[in-house]
Amino acid sequence: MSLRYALLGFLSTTPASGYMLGRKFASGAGAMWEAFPSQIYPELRRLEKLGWIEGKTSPRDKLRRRVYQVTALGKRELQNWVAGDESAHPAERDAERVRFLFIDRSDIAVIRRHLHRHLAHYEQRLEQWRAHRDAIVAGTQERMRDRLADCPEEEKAFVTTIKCFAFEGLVRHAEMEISWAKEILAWLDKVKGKKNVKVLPFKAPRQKAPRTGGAQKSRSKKAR
Amino acid sequence: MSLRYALLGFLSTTPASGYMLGRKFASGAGAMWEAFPSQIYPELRRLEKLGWIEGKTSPRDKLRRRVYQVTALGKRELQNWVAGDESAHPAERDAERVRFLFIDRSDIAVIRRHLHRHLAHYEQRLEQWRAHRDAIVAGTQERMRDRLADCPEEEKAFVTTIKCFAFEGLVRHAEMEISWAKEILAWLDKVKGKKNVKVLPFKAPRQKAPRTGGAQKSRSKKAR
DNA sequence: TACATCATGTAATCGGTTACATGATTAT
DNA sequence: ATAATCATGTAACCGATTACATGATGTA
Repeated sequence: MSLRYALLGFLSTTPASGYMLGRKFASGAGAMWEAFPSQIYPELRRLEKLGWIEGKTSPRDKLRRRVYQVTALGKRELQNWVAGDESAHPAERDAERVRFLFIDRSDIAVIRRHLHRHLAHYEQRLEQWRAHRDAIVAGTQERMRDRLADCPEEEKAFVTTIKCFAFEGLVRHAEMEISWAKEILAWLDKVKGKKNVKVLPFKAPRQKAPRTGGAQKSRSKKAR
Repeated sequence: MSLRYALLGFLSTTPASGYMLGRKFASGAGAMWEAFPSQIYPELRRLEKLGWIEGKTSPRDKLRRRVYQVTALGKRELQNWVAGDESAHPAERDAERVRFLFIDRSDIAVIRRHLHRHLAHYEQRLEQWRAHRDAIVAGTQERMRDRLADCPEEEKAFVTTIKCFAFEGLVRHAEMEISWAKEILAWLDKVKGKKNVKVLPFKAPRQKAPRTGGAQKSRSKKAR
């Protein structure tokens, strides 16, 4: 159900066609949600049937583009969703991390390649997200200008800051992944291609509570 | 296809039944991948048909538990996946972040509630992931002991460190989300319930990319 | 006895992906 | 003329979620 609200949210500041939404979603202002055209077009039709958005095709337009706008009802529904209490946190499902968890049996060269790909991936995203955040601060982002157009003068700084913080979260995530990968690569450099390691980057934590990692049973005696 | 390898990876150190995998996946050693029983059981059967795992039901077991072990073929397939070049980074699809992006029209009380839920969510995960990491360092995690059992003495430190780093990534992500939310809450405190804001946490970035070849623009005065 | 938990499944459904179809416009 | 891009879709499929079914074991 989140694609629905991602589309609605996008359209709430800037009317757009399905094609434009697809483009922007792929790499643009909607860098938080990716979707394929085959999912976007039917969803827009459903949204229109619900009366949350309204599409218009200009009869003179030979490309029969359908440009959608959010209705008053749609705006209310978006605000209800945004303000809702149900957490939208998705289930933990991090395939790359799982891969890394089981990479210890691979050659160090394989581990290094994995980390370099990880780096490349997040460096690209960092650049993209940072550009968005900076454009919002600088006031050069088009959608942000649309948003501020119908906004009381005294609230403009507030709205801009909230939008910045949204992208700031993504920026920090990318930065974290990059420093994580770099740290491991630096550690692997010290190890010099051998798994016979003495240099340990982790020290045993001081236990403050006898809280174990797996079961609540302490290791006093194994069952059976 | 990742559930397949998550299951395979888990079973590669510790034989387990479908039920146990479901439990561990929900909140345990497999805190990186969540799955429902209705997905786990059929996948295990498929894996068995492929010959990657082998299940045994003890005839004396009235609960007819089916305990699976990874075969030699399964271990090879797992290593092939782990070492694979295709990036398993999922499409960007962060519903909570999208929500925050469109929260600027809501009351500040609503924004605060949203951030408090965000905090609660990641504080819980942080505790869970930190416990795992610490248990691995301390050598008290059961699955880690299984992994180290058939491991040459001189490689134990290496393997332990890799596993730690895997959970360290999750720990840092949770820490980032927590400090992100706290920062925004602190900013909202300064604002004191009004959207008429003067306190700006972001300053306009120095432009480096669009170098127009003239004088450097010093601070643009407040975004529009 | 009744209820919670252990343990394994099936069926319907939903969201997301891949593949394919169709036609118009713009650039080479 | 050809290719690339604009623009909107349909169909088949796959992975994940919800709901439901079944029976055994352990505990109040």
